[in-house]
Amino acid sequence: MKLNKHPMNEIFLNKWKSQVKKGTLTFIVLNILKDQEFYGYELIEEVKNHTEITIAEGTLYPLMNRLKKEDLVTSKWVEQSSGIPRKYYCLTETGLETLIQMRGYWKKLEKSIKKIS
Amino acid sequence: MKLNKHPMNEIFLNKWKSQVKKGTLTFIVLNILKDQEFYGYELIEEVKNHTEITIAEGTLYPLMNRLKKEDLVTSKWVEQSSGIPRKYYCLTETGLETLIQMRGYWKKLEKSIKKIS
DNA sequence: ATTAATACATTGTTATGCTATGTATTTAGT
DNA sequence: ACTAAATACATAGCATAACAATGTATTAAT
Repeated sequence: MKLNKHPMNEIFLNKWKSQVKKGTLTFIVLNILKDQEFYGYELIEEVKNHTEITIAEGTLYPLMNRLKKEDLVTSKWVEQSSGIPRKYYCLTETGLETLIQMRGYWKKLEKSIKKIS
Repeated sequence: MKLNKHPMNEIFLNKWKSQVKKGTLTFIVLNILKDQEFYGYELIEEVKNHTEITIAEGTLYPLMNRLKKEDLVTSKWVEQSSGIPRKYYCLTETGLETLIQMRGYWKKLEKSIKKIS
């Protein structure tokens, strides 16, 4: 019987990952919206495909509303020939400028962490 | 007179940076403690030197207490020949294992973001 | 004598991710 | 035909962590 001398704190690690997402998700979503419009449900898929991060719907929709409120994105309803209408999101000028600022900050942070890790 | 057509949301950006620190600070501090022990006040300086991030004291001390509670670090008081005694922090075995897990997650995240940014 | 720096700590506020829950439509399985 | 799953939107309440403000105490500098 193999004893686990140093039980890894899976719970702590999961909580940590969740914390890392705070802020990071905003950055990821804005990056994805830079070159193309997407609707909410589709964004969840996009984020998953690009980063292997699964965003809960209860995370995405409030996030998009914050971004809209801050004028970083706009949204428009698009009716479907069948099914529920989709709300498409589009990056604004302010959104693009903010994204560029974010990229600068992220690059510096990433470089610093690379040096110590 | 130069008009600012697209006023950058400085406040939003600062809030975002604050959000990015959630989780990231834990990762940075554990990395710094990997090779050497430091006391609290000194850690603030270390983080600033390595990453240009200024941690408030009200952020660091609760953070260190959480890490202690989770058994990722230990602490010991060291009396000074003059001045206030210092509380030194040291990475535990669990702390090191957790750090390694974190590095894996961070590396993947960083790589994904690099692709879309 | 006063200010700044060092060194610890706590309280309350704010922001955000997550779980749970809800509505409604369409598709796939049995 | 019935059921479950997937699609597509949304909100309420909880947990967590960074930060400002505040507090104590010592030492160095002006």
